Amino acid sequence: MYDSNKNKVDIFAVAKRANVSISTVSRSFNHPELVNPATRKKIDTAVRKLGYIRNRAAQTMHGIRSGTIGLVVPTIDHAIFAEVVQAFSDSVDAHGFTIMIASHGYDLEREYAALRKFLEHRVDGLALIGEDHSQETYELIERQNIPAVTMWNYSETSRLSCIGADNKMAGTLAAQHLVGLGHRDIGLLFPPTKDNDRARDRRSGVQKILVNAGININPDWDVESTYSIADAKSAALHLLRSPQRPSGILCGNDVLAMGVLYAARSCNLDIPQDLSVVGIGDFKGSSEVEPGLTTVRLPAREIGRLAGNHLSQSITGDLTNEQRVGCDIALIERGTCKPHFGVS
Amino acid sequence: MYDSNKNKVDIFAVAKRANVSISTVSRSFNHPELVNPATRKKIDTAVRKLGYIRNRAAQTMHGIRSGTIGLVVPTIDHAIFAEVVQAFSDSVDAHGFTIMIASHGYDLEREYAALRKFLEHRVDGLALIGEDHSQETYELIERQNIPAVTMWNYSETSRLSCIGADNKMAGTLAAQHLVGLGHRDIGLLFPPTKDNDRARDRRSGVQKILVNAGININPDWDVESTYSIADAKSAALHLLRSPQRPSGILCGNDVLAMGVLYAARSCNLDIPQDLSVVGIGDFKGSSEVEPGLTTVRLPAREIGRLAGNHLSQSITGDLTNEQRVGCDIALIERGTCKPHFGVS
DNA sequence: AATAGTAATACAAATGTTTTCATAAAACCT
DNA sequence: AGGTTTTATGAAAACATTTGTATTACTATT
Repeated sequence: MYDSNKNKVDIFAVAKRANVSISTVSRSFNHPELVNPATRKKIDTAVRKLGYIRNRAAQTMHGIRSGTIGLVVPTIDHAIFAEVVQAFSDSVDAHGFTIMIASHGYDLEREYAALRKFLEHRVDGLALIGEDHSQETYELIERQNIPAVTMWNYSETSRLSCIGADNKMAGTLAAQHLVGLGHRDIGLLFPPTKDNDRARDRRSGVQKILVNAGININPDWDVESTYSIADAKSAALHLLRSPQRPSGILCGNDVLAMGVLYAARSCNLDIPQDLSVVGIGDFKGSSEVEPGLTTVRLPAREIGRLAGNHLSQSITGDLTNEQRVGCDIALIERGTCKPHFGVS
Repeated sequence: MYDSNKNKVDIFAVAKRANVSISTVSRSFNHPELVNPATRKKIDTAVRKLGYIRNRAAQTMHGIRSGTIGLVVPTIDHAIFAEVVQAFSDSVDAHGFTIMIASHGYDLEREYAALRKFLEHRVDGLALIGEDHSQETYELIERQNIPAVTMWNYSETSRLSCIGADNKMAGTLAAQHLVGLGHRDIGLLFPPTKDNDRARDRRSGVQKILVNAGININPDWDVESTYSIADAKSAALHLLRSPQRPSGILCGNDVLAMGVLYAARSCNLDIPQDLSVVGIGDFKGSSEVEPGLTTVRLPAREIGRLAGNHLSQSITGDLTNEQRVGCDIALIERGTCKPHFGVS
């Protein structure tokens, strides 16, 4: 047992052990070139022996950066954000920052609460997903003097710096593909669009194309599912078992599309022979599933990486102006769609 | 533009605006029962008007807890840990803690570095995955006076508190199932076991059963793959295309098993008719894939939740002794295995 | 009416650092 | 050898809080 009282290892303990003043110890960390190599060595050994670890809380009080970045995502659980989060994390890590993370489960009140907590910890920067945030949240962020960035969605008119893809365009590309192949009996499997601008944008992109093509959607074929394979599969099963079924389904993202693929298999429908499916996202596994999922690729890793870089540089002052970066997206044709020139 | 100089909103600003001393303001936060309701109200309005946010860094310097927990995982990217992390996060969040997260990509040096950073931030507790850590890491943790917990693996002799499953038993169950069904030509698809006790334990559980059953493994059928569907699929393809192939494959986890499933499909092998597959993990999607994956269920959410609770309570002092919790695991029979009574 | 007790607030010290300024010692230059 | 830099170090103030103690103003009790 270490005696927690006596054993208080602070900068004083180090100074004492090395026979120097605390200022010298501090300097030896922050401006090593100003202290005599011999002294530095003494200090180093003292640090080593005592197992001293600097206290960033104390540093932070001098206006020195805390070295932390707050990241709030709807959920960590799914493939959806795991990839962006990983890339973002790697990127800010390379700049020496530590991440504080929280998930809000698509509840914007909880998002606000998480941000407040981060600010109490004096994070140096903030990162969020998408553009749907409460008014309070926006005001809170704008009142602080720290950079913030939103990931995953691109918009010319975003209130904060954003790095992401044009989700409306993603919907457009997906729909164009299916319509271009001759499908007119089209089903939609989308997540709830409340407080989720990405889903809303994608849907509106889809709708635009369908309207243009004079296709209107059978309400029975317009189904909703949360971002879960289980949910999506059961929603899709319901859709596919109905007496009439669409020849193609557009999905709000790849997780939902996987649900459709599995549902189709369990109904003994062949894909793409009996049903065409398009996803959005191109997550891990989408290209490996059989047949490979035709989807609109959103560059998750790139978005995370760019956002991390942008935020880090905004913090260190290497970058001052806010930015809006749109990442390229593209339809990836794989094996889940085929031309359809049906009875109509 | 807010004038960042003048506009410094600290406890003094609040005190001034509310016409009280800073001690009263502080007390109004920390011991509200000691301050006059009327005064409290004045302070509240001042706080609101100024948008004051408490500085936890300054609090932390008084031995007051930082309210943060450090979590290091090998990777956030995969289904593998996303679920544990989410459950852990929800759980400690309910106790009011904020998570600092880092991933090390199976590099134990990076793990050590991440832990050091966390300690500089004076986290109140630490959570890691599994038992494979560098000697330095263990020493670092033990020298601090904060609780630590490892997740995902259970062992009676763990050096730190652990909450997880018996991975050797998981391997045993998986192998027993396949052997029990009469399979003797068995392939293995496992991740590298270096610095990964979970994988190693599972493998050793498998091996024990195989040895007992007098089965020895064709070296060609013993393949390695990282935790990636793409990798796993290509490794499995290689295996399945060889002139002779096993009648069943045991996989280190469900991600690898999914790779096998997809590979089989692409070779036009029917599962379970032509090939039986067993996974370990029971991740999201494992029950939805067609046919449903037979696997050993590890209760990821439960592990995360319990670990979060345990750690939180250890920090708040509601729980003092360290603990070793083994979560139940079980083989879940679904559709990827069938009895095999072959030529031998 | 004097005293004791209590409630509410303020003052000041303490927390672990960094940094400015001052000072001492060493090195350099004629 | 004396003055001037340069180098190395220390003392003390500053950072934004919390908390123990002191102070003030009431209220209750005799």
